[in-house]
Amino acid sequence: MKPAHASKGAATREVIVARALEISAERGLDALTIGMLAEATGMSKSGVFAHFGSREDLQLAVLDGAAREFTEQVFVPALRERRGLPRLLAILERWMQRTLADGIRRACPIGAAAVEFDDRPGPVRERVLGYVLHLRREVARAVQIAIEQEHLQPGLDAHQLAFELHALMTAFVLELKLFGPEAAESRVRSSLARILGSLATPAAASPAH
Amino acid sequence: MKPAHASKGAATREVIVARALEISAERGLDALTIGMLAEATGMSKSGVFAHFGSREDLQLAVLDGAAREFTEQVFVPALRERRGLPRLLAILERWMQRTLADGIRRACPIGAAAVEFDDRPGPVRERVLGYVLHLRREVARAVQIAIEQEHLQPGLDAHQLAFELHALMTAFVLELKLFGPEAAESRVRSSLARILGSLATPAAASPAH
DNA sequence: CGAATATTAGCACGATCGTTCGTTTTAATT
DNA sequence: AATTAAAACGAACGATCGTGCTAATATTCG
Repeated sequence: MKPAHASKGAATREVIVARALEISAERGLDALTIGMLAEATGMSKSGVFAHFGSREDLQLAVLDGAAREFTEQVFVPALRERRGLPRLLAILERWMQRTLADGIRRACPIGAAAVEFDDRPGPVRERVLGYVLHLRREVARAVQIAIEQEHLQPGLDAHQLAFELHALMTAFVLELKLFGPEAAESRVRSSLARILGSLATPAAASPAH
Repeated sequence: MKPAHASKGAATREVIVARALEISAERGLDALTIGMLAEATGMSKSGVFAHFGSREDLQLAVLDGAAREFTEQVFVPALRERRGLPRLLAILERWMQRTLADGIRRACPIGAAAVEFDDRPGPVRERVLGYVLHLRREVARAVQIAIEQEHLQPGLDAHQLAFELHALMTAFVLELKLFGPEAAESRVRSSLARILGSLATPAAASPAH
């Protein structure tokens, strides 16, 4: 029954989504238009459109792709680090490097979409908020593990610290545009050192390399 | 030379800008279209358009209005507080209340515009970044005064703390959409208490009312 | 009050948007 | 190689955008 011969279609769809990710990372999710996407891939407008039943489905596909990319580039590699503070630091470090990558551009599309769609009800908004929530929970989980490993102080509220770290990484994007990469990186590292330094247990020596 | 009889024109222009402020606060600066602005004010599209030579000039006028409103609602009243930590706390408190006002909506249009236009060169982007920079400097100045008044620790980097406070208030907006006003306010107050509490001089008793 | 001028409406333009539809080309199956 | 299904194209649609241009209306000044 399943016509297992759906090869070419899925392949070009991946190409389209990949290109769409680059565009929406630079210019935002609703600046991403089907026309420019067609031109960027060398296809016709209707050819691109056919792969997604609607513009909204395209936006959802881009969000899914962005979340997958973020997980692969940040969370998965961090899993190779030791449980606790090292893993948490690895997450933050890779998050920062990802934001820095490719010059000034390449902000997190999901973070940008969260601002763009926060007042526009619909499936896009809900999926964006869902992914932001997921990200927050993952960070909180890493913090919780660091507490259990006695790398961070026992009484600590994991979600509160996750909130502050998330705020810091979000502010990093704006700081990049305002003051450039060096100043922004320096600011974030200072804050990170102060926050985590004041919350670490005396046992955990954390020389933020 | 100056035909000092420009009364009606300036008046309706103010009305238009005021209405434009509400719309762009809810939906963003480039969702603000001349057509919807005409409908919202009961005028014709070209009637609205005539007051601004171009859409770009309209956007600049909205930015100026937003900055003026923010100054009037946050900085000016805070000047009535005593120099130092009380004034800094007043700024943050009024900033928070302003963000909370009018239900969930009414995010700072400038903060939203900073994300929308950060990759689009032009006069709008430059003015947005200018206002963000101004805001940051004002906060840093308040911090500096608090240091000089010996309310905050002497060695402190005023701009670094201003960065963290700005990050916190920016994160507050997203937290509002994600978790609602009560949770968001609680999160921000916790962070504020921890940050300022750890940086205050022992002399300054700061019961965050 | 009448004349001058500032303000608004009405209409049309080119461009671009998402979307639909029929056709043609390309790929997979028999 | 012939048949069938998937994939891409090309043209057109209605809508909406910003922006001119001209005529009608308010408002102000002499």
